[in-house]
Amino acid sequence: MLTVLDFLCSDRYIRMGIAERKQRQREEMRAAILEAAWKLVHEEGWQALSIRKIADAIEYSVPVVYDHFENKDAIIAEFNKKGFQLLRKQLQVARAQFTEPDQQLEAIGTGYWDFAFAQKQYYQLMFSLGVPSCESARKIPEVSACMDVIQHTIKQIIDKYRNRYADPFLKFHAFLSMIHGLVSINIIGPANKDELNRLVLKDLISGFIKGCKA
Amino acid sequence: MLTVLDFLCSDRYIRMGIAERKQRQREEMRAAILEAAWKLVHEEGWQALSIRKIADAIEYSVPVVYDHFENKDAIIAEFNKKGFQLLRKQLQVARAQFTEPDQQLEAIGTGYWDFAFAQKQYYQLMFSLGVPSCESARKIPEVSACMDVIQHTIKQIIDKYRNRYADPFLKFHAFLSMIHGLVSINIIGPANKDELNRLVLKDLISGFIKGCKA
DNA sequence: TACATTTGCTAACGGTGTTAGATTTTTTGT
DNA sequence: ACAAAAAATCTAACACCGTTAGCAAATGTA
Repeated sequence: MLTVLDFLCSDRYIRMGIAERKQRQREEMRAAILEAAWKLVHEEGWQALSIRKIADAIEYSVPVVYDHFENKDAIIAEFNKKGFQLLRKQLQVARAQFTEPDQQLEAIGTGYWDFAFAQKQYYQLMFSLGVPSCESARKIPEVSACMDVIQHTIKQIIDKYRNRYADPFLKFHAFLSMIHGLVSINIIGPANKDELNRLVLKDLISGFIKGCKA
Repeated sequence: MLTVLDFLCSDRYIRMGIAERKQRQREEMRAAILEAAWKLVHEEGWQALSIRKIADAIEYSVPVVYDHFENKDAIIAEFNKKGFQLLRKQLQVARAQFTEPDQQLEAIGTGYWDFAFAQKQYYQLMFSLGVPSCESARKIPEVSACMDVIQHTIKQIIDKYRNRYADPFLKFHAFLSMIHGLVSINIIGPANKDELNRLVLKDLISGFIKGCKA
């Protein structure tokens, strides 16, 4: 007759506990690496991020970092994913404020703008290397999911106004270009021109929505 | 009585010749450095450019490069300047095809687009770090002169249609954002979607011009 | 306790930008 | 023509970087 107590005393259970602790410790180490990396990026920028500094920060030797990430790019990719998750969340919140797709798109535009400046480090990473509308980037689920929020809203506008000549994908492309361009031109240097550029943003978005209608 | 021959035989003249040759050699070396650097960038991309490889290519030791350029950034800045000179030329040629500012701006837009893809290496450099509408970049005369071509044309459109509510600088900003955004989203990866994106470009520009009118 | 496994470290390889100091070449003044 | 001054050039180093092979120590298993 096997009781629960028997099981709890068994080697098998003890080994499970060890395995679980090890698993937990692995995850903690991974988290510590990411945390240290993020701190470095926040303090000194992406360009200053190095494996050696991460190792220093977590008080372990360099190869330990390589036990948790294949290479430096893998660490960066992790932040890339996280960045798109955050952006997606913000865009969805913005979108949910309204029911009409026109208003939703405007909210998405300003949400995107706000994210770019509130999370400069993330944005720089997300849009510096590859820009997320090309095929290669779309293979990353987090990127795709985020972009779908925008693309879907644009499609709704086009459908709403029954504009048969507007191609949803091309319009999506154009929208992303507009906003990204505006952000990328303003994200360097002090953000004191914020007020002026919000005007440009509104102007561009309203112009874009007009273009979707007719 | 001093003759020309006397002067040609004088120490002073000989020394002048030496100084001139040295000057010429300096310039040749500088040119060789830039040429070698450009070849490297063209073959392996900006990320692969290194002082050591340049030194190898010109068959001199590393510090020689530092005799002609303060550091690596100075070399890159040189290409930045040259890039904006080239872009300016191309935009001016495009502009000169028409007399009406509307048409001129459209030509500028496609000229900009063509430049970005024909001179990928230059464009990547010019718009990767700082984007040229912020103050710091505008301090470089070549950048400023190039942007002025665009800014001036937009101002002409606004003047032409007597639109008192359109701010020329903001519109310029918006235009640059649009075009740069569209380019930056397409410049990575194979350029097979060229046809589609020319449509987006035309669409964005015509929408923009409309926005300048009313 | 003896063995096996996991974990972490040292030390290296080849690369980068940059520079101090020695060396060789060229120019100058006698 | 020859020694001194100046210019050009190189060697070798410093302090970083990403990455990895191989060894030592801690830990788990029997």
